Amino acid sequence: MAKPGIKTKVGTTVSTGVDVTREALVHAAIDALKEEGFAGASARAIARRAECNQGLVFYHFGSVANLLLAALDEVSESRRAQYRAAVDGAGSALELVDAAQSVFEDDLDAGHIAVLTEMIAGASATPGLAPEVAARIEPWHTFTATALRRALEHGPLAAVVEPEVAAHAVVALYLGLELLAHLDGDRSRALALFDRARQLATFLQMFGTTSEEETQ
Amino acid sequence: MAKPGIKTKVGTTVSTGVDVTREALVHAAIDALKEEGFAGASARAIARRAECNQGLVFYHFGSVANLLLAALDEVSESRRAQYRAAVDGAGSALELVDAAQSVFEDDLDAGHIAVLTEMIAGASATPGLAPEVAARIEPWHTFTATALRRALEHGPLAAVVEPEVAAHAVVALYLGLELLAHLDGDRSRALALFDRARQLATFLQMFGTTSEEETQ
DNA sequence: GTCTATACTTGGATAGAC
DNA sequence: GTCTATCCAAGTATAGAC
Repeated sequence: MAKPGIKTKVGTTVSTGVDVTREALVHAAIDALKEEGFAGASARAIARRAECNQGLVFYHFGSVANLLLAALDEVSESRRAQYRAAVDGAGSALELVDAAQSVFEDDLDAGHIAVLTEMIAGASATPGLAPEVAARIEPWHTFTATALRRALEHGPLAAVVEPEVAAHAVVALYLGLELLAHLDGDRSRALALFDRARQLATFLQMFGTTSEEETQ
Repeated sequence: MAKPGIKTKVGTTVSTGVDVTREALVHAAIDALKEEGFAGASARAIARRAECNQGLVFYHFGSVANLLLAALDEVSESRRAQYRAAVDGAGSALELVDAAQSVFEDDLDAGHIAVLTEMIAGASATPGLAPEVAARIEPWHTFTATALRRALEHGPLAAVVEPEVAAHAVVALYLGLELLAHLDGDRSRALALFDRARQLATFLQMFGTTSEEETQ
């Protein structure tokens, strides 16, 4: 349907593609999900934000649900790029907590995670949407598991904590914290938690490497 | 408006009140939130489930949002009663984890927590709804903090973990786990987590009481 | 307290002109 | 590719009969 074969990407990153309205719709959908929630993210509301006609939603995406999934894709991928950068710069568990808090606050300020939670909650309303949303969460599990594995491999918890299991807890906790903070606008409780995590990381770092010298 | 002064509660718990349709609407709203989500929980959909007329929603509750809040109240209070019973029966941290897993699975089977997450996510769509939902979550924080305080007070973590801060983490984690498990229908990852928590509780129990003999 | 009927609004989706 | 116009379904809410 849309985009009949002509890929417009020239270099590695192109901000001004030819599909101007298509991208405008995606970003309008993101904003609508953030500010009005799944129930408020209608084709008309999104088109109003994108300052274009409502019918273009269906021309470009076929349905509102597809546009919403495209919005989730966009947020999920761009956020993961940022997370990767933040995590790659963290050499220790302590720095990992700092990085986590940094992206947590960025997310909360910009409402990125609201897009995800709205889609998760909204998935119940639209048949067939749930597996699509679930598939887009899966990369976060592997990403988190990798980050945890790196952070824990030389510490005392390596033998106790399975990265895959802990990753699920981290993802769930992160979602829950964003959900609550986004609801009542109070992030102080979440920040107190990051403080505790910092103390825990510092404490655990006192126990040195278990098997070999650290190379970081 | 509704219920002009006549309270029908005779004993402490009465299941067959006079407001039959009112209660039918509340329970239909609960089911609608569980199965169709916030976006699908319309006056018409709820009335269809309650097998009554759509106008009765407005007669009894004034608006759909009010009915949805009544549904949240009902679930929140009845669940808290069950949680309290489960937690009161738990004397040790290990038993507390067992109790938590038990209610977690009950909630997932019945979809109780979906009602809450749908209302949280849906709060963005309806002006003024967010603070109402937030107010109904607050009791869960105090409940969880109390349970944690009791479970930790004689253990080695008492000096390290602040119950209020940890309670927020527990509530957020619980919400996130239910959100994810409800989305993809896979609870195995959450159950693996409870297994780990059980091992941790057993491990911590090896360090005895810190200040005085345990009276349980 | 419950029903029918209705007014009004919004939303999804399509057809056809440009 | 974008717009106007339109159809139809579904939603909120109210009025009035019973």
